[in-house]
Amino acid sequence: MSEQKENVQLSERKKQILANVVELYIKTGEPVGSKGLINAAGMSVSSATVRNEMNELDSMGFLEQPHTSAGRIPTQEGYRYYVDHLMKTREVDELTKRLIDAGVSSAVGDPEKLIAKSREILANLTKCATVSTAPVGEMTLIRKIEVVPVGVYSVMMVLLTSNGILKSRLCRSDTEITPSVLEKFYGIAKTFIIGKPAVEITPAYIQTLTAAIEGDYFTMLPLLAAVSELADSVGDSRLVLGGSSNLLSFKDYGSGAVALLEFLSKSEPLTDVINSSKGAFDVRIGSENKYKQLESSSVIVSKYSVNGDDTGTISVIGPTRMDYETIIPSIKYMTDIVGRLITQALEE
Amino acid sequence: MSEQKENVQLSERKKQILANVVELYIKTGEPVGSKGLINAAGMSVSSATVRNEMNELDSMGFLEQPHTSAGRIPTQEGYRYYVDHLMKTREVDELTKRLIDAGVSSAVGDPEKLIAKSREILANLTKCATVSTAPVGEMTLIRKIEVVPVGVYSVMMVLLTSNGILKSRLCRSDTEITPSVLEKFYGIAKTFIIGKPAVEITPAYIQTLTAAIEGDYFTMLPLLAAVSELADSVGDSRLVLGGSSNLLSFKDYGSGAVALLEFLSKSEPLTDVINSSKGAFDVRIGSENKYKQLESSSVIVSKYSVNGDDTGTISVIGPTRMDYETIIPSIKYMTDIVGRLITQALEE
DNA sequence: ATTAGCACTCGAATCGGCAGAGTGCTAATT
DNA sequence: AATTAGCACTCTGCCGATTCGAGTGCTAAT
Repeated sequence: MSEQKENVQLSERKKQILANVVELYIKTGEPVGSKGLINAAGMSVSSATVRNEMNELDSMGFLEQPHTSAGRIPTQEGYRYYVDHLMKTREVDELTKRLIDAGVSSAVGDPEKLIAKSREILANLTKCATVSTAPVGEMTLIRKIEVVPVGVYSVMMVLLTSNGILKSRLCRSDTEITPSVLEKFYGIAKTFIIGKPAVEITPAYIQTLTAAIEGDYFTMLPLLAAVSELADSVGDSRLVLGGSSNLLSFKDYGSGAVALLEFLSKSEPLTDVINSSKGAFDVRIGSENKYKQLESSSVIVSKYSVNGDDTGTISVIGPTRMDYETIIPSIKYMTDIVGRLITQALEE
Repeated sequence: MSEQKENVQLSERKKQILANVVELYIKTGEPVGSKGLINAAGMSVSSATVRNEMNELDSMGFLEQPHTSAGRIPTQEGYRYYVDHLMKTREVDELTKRLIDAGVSSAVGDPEKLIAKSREILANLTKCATVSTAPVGEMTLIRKIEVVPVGVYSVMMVLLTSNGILKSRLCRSDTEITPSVLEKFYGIAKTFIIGKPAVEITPAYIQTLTAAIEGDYFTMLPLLAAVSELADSVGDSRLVLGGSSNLLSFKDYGSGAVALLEFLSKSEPLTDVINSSKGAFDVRIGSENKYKQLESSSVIVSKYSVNGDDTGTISVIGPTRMDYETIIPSIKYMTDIVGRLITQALEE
């Protein structure tokens, strides 16, 4: 709607004003007026001057007024400029650091628990919703398959990946699962499945196996089908949402909160939201998210790396009016520590 | 506050009126007036008569008025009387039955999936929140322990119970976990742990074991600690909440919905709520639940039995103004089918 | 370039009045 | 004795008018 926001050069004072409007609005939730801005930011110019500047920021597209005679609030572009250029990228707060360290310490050693814990901590810290995904990537390998007999016709199939993720499923066959059946299955698994990337163990791949198997493969089929299902669910990347009820306390959403929670509770679109982030760290503000349900929310996605390769994510979802300046360092610190601890836990 | 509600005998007409008020109020959410009641229920008496009867039901404590000149709404005792004596206990609706059957069919054979699915289906069907617990009881035994090497110092410990519940945890030791360590561990497990009820495998019990172990048990400790932790988490009964965002759509809760969701998101009190239900089927209305956060909600807890002994639960939580008449048959049908399917899946 | 001053706009809160739904009571009816 | 018609009464929700205050944009002076 206005000129190139990216390359535009703002005067020092405009930057200062924009930053202060954003920060004050984040703090109070009320539109910021010229008068209020001056004494909150301790500026030594008159309100008229500020009004002039604000007016220009307005027509540049960084600020807007909810109605003619109200203060200003940041537009989506305003937040964007703030996050990109104005925000102080400070270190994580000492207290926060302590809280995170103490919180994860109870879960060191177990990736799954660790991730759950990190979600919980971050939800409490940010008062937003958090989403975590397990560390699954293209190179996540099937490390081990274990078949635990449960009955004559059924077994518990357990699959362990190179990232310490374990998936299991009860599997029932029409025919008796004898030790020799199991032995044959282990043979097949060892040759064709163990060590392969989980993403490659598709139903189609299982199909090709049946040709390679000598003798009757009917007895193998239920077992192999279970394996492919499990391998597939590894790729599900185990997305979990937490703290969503936090979002209800933000007056920003008004009655739209219901629709938002509804949206977040479905895992397919949420997966898409998380996966469409670029790079190791990504802040997406308002309609930068392609889903209209998120148009007044921001999503911060931060990736953690395990052994430098496979990656999971920890994300924070909240209103565009979220406290970027403290949330961003927190989530960065959290992903860093989670990545390191999981790597360490999986160390040979 | 008024005379003995339990033993009180209501005239046929009073019963009819109470039932109709409850049902109409459940349907519309609006206080029910004498006029509206007559033409909704097709009664052939005048509104004045109905008013007189309502007045008496009012002073008996079954109905109340939100304000002097409004229609009547049921009190908690009104709902109670309705559920106990007036409600038609009809069979589950044919369509619902189909939906449930179709829904669970995709998860037959895997208890965990089945339970998750049942939660989801029931949440959609009832538009309320649902809670499920896994089938864990006093007699849930440790069936098998599997130790999968992950690295030199770490293993994935997998524990399978007699109910098909599988729990796992990464476990890291300070000392090298050699095959001989594992062999020794399996020996201990076989003798002292396998076949025992999960609830008995406490840290204290592990303590007593260390005395029984010959040679250095330091290498065993991390492994045994992991086992006890897993056994303990079996008793956690794996409570999961679903469909909580459904509750937001009920205007009944108004702004209290936030607090309710907050309450439900914490698992300790929720566990308590579920566990304090008596018998195989229990409806608790409003303040019959001891938590004040539930004073305008009803909780329906239904137990399913696996092999007749261990039991898990499926529950529905919603406003006191919920559609008992259709929800109750649905949840009963659901628990019945879930119990049967799990029993079948675990059959020898 | 900055600022003081002023007219103007718009939302939020307050208030009275009005319409409607529903009640309880009384007196008439069956 | 039970039912009903009729009526006065009460309370809520809604509409419109009014006021109040915060904040703006513009103009003219510094």
